Amino acid sequence: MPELPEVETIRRGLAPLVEGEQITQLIVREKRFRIPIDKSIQNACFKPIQKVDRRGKYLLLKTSDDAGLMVHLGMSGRFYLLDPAIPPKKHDHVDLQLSNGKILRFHDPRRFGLMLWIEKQLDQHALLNHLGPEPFSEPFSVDYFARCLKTSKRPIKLAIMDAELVVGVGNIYANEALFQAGIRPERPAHSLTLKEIQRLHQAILDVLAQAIEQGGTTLKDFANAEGKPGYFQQKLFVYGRENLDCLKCSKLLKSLRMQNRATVYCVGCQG
DNA sequence: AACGGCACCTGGTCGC
DNA sequence: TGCGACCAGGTGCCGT
Repeated sequence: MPELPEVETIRRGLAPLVEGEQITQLIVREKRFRIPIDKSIQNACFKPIQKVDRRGKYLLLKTSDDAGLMVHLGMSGRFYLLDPAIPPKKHDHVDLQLSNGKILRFHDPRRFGLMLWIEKQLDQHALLNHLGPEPFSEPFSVDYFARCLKTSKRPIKLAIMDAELVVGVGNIYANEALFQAGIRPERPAHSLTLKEIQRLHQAILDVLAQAIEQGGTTLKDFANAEGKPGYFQQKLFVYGRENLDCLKCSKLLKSLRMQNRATVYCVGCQG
């Protein structure tokens, strides 16, 4: 389901509702995730959640600077904040009972997600440590971006989707950013000119910022903690529009598959 | 060492 | 209505 804008939307929705609360009971109905849930998750109980943080597409419910729940929504993960006594439905795998009486319910049909209790050095966890810079952080500079691309032969679309280069750019926003920058997705990364690199850098920031502003992209069932959908899908220029007319130049949008992911571009706009 | 391929899952949709 | 094929917003690991 989520790329960075969706996770950030969830984080912003969740923060005011769960910060300061503690988990009074943690019910695990299904523990088979990308990494299985083990008993240590019960250690998350009875400690106030100080902060809801995000690193890449990981959500961090921190009970201290060092410890907390690390959550990933995978492709299909979702949170619901519910009044108690609403019975769980299919794929409602974990309930966090909060001290304010609400239930934070984790739903994930495909179970590509994860929920782990990390006791120490949460920020340095192996799953976070190898991640590249946050797109809106100072280390993700044009200079850094240019250096990364200079030596890489792989297609530019795959480069910008690589979380070791920059976090948060998934399939939707990779397609959109390349369209906005006017660059074909198959171009070898090192073939981009400095001008193109600057345009793409800006396009990544613009696309992500706009998507966050719109509350993310709702394709099937994405919704924030309050159950509201996102609206960025109304601003998609290429993703999901293969064989339709380009909204800018009216040429037919072409599609191909890269790493088995749908890739859509405009032969007119993306020189 | 960088990079492509694949596996991990369930559910929805489409064509027959 | 049923069935199989294929598709879906992610990512870590494996082999080359």
